[in-house]
Amino acid sequence: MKPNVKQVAKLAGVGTSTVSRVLNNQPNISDEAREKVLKAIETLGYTPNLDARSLRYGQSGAVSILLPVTGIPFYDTLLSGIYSELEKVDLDLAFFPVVGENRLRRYREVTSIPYRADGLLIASLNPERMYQGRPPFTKPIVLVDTHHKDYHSVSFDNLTAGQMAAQHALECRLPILFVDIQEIPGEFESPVFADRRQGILTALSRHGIVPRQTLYTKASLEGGRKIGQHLLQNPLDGPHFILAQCDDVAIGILRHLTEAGQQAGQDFLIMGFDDNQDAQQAGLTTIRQPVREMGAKAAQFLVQALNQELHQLKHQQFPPSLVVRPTTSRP
Amino acid sequence: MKPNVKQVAKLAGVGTSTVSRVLNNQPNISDEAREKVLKAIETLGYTPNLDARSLRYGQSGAVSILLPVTGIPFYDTLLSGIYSELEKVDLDLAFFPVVGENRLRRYREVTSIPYRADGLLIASLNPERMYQGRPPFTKPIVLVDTHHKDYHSVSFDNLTAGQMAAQHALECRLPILFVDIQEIPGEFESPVFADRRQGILTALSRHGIVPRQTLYTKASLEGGRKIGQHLLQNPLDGPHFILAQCDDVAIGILRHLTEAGQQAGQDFLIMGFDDNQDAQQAGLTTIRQPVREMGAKAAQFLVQALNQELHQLKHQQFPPSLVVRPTTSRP
DNA sequence: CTGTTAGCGCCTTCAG
DNA sequence: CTGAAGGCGCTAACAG
Repeated sequence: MKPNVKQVAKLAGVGTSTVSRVLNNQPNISDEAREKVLKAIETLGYTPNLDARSLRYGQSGAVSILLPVTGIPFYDTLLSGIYSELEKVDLDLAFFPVVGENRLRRYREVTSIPYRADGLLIASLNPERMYQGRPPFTKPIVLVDTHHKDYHSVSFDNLTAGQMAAQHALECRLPILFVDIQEIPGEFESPVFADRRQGILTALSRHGIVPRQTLYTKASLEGGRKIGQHLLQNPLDGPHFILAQCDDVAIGILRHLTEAGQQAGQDFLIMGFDDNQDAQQAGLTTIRQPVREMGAKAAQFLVQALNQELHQLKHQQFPPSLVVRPTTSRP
Repeated sequence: MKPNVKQVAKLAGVGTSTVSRVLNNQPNISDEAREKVLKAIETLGYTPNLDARSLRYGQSGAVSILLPVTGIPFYDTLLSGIYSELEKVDLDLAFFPVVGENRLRRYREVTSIPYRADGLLIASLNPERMYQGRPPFTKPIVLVDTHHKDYHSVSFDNLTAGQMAAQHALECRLPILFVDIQEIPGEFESPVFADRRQGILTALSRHGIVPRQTLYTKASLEGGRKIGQHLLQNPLDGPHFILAQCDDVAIGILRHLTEAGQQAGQDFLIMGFDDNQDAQQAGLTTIRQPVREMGAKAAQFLVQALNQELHQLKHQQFPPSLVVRPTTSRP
């Protein structure tokens, strides 16, 4: 079966500790001994047992992250921020997309793999709704892009973001078309859209204003396209300020209307949230949220917690900033 | 620090094996003993050490999967197929998206977390290009949606799929517009598109035909939209058969043209590859590839390999099938 | 039904 | 510079 240090040691004619030293690149080894060990490892095809190593060390050198999906710009950026911090301290990252109900059920058990890690990151998900109570994990946990009073968290101030957007919309003095996100009920949605919505609506109502119209769609480019198509078929009565809940949707609308010959800044104004990569390219006004920094900070918290340096709950919120670009500038 | 079985046992006034029995729901325990143990666990906040358990068992009960991304329909379907088989035998699944070069470098080390698993699944990636040689992993490996002679593999016969598509296009007797995928050079692209392309082109050339025109775009809905927009601006000289490398692109084109008032089956014919969920809804003719089945079969191979039931390399290819729907039917 | 004990494979003192 | 030995936490015999 699978060879172990002892067998390697025997074949090399040395003690197990010598083998171990070679394995871990420790000094104070004669070249001769190293040579023999290396050869023995080679011929046996030896591979260290990582479970034994973790047991011995009392830690695994890995961090788990629970998130909705990978592969979309937001999470790719977030992850790059997280990863940049983690690799500084040589921590590995394992991913656990939370999709179906049965997968989730599995994640509620103590013996589930995410928990063979030294720490846990939960992105965009509501821990209370995921678990009925707390996760079955006694080591450090940090929430990112979501928050809860019982855990360390790093998130955006989406309420203020919503208010800032509404403020900008107000200043443009056009009737407002609010493009909201259709949440799938029963899913583990993050509070992001709810917060933005509330910020927007309360800021507007402070001025005695409500959106002229509200449309719902999915949080994607294609969702935006759908709205764009709808607007082409049901034209608005004159220029509107289109306030979309996220850049993806805004850009979908923008592209669709532009391709149909309409012009942003003239026939309509439009803005989104996030300031993702496409937004910049599209010249889209948006509320910028520093996604990468948020990821990095969350990872920092986790590392600190791992080092016992966090003696009280940390909650950090990144403030949003308004980025005005051509799509809300009148010519 | 973290309590262990011994401490639980002491507090409960029993032996460690009794604790262990309770932990693993084994029979032959008096209710009284179970009661005491449970209470001790509760008060101590005890959680089992999974590394110790894995070491003891000689296996971790988990499988790792290396893939490009999650969150798009193709992988979600593939994963559901994999997961359905894995959960039958109570195996967990850990994900490792392969993105940046530094992450990849880490994956080349023996001590990387993916390898703290009993088996490895590699999806859509070329193992030889990822690793310079073999992965540093001595347990079973199965390739899915990609193939290599040195590993078990489950994939599609994309060459034949391409030929079938070309055949159908030929039968429609219209000039062919081939919408190909723009591959990012240097990335770890799967051989999928290359195989389809080759199948298409060789089948056409057997009839002395080449596409009237070839356009390139990204493999997404939005990539299709881009082509649609291009076609609106540069109209074709009469009806064409639009042959797209995947459903996403085809549907993007279809939606764009339809929304502009054109009609599939009349102004143009169009087909894709994959038969994803949207294809059915869109009435799109396509080459069906049983993605979920492929995932399930790959997982089956892995499970068999784990049970030492695979004594030679297995290579399974799923044959494609043509699904004709309204988008290539003349009225 | 229950407690004691021997490892699983590894790393790290501690002597030499 | 090197080997022997103990122990990380857990479970599965093996005795009682």
